[in-house]
Amino acid sequence: MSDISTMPGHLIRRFHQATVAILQKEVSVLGYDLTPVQYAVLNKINNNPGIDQITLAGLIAYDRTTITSVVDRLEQRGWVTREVSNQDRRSKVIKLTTEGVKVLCKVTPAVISAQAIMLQGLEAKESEVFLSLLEKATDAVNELSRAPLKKSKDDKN
Amino acid sequence: MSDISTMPGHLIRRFHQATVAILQKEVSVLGYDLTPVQYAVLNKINNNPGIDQITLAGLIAYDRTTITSVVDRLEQRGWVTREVSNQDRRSKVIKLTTEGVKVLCKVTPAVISAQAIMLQGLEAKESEVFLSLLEKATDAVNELSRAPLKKSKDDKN
DNA sequence: TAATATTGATCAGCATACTGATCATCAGTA
DNA sequence: TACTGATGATCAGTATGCTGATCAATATTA
Repeated sequence: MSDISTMPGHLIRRFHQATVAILQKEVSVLGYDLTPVQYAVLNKINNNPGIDQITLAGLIAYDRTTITSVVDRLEQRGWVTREVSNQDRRSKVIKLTTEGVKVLCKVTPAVISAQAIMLQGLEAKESEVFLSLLEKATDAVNELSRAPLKKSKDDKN
Repeated sequence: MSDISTMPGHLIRRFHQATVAILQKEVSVLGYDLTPVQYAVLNKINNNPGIDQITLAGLIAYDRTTITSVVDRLEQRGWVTREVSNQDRRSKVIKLTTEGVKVLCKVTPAVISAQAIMLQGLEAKESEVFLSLLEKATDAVNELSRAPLKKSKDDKN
């Protein structure tokens, strides 16, 4: 019979689930409580100050409505500011606060070390191959995602 | 500066996000509305009729409380039944209804074809390598997950 | 046996993710 | 300029996924 346990999709989900837990744990060791998407948002705003929410969502491949609520909470925490753009009064410009920059800097080393832990089961050479294939596979299904990655020339990374 | 876009964790999330969308779409083409976890639950119950919820959660590597609410909804839809066990009055025995079995059979081909779509960017040989490394990496971080996979000798797959 | 620890299930509460809708604003065109 | 369509943002509603707690029933052990 068909067994869920052997299906690629199930494996991907399990791995993803573990990577989330790993990141949260590494960050919490430093005394912070930050979800992956929250870090992604802080990281991308820092590299693209004054970006609007929709463009931000595209750059990190998240759903628009998700990012709206994530930014809500980051604003409540005092880590980002959000104000109507002068150029386009529909859009809202997001910037990190001083506190937001501080949190980002403090937390980034933990996020980086978490990446290594995620791949702890693979040899260096294997990690290389795995990441290369993962990227290839991901790019190939990008447009099938609910929130495709939208690269921008303006993205400062 | 550190860029979220290049981090393994971010790639994994993007790929996972796409695989979920792919599965949902393939299933919806058949006229069904089924989430990945709902399919996983139906699949595993079918292969292990009379299983209790906690054991089920372990076999598919999901959080206990998540499975409780998932089973809630499947019960509301009339696809599973849940009753107190005779052996252990704490635990509840889950079984598929006739309708539940029917849905599972109808939907399984779509789930299987979705797996191929997920890997459409890779050659056959690459898929093999990728899945092998993915499994190795996943197993290595299993215990770091919030909901580690708990294999069972009784699991009929 | 009585006390203790463990376990299956659930609940409250929170943060993603998503669908589909609405609203205000802007851009392009007749 | 008035109209039309596209876009940024938000909202209502639903389903995961998680933390931490509680409760009842079972297992273990003193």
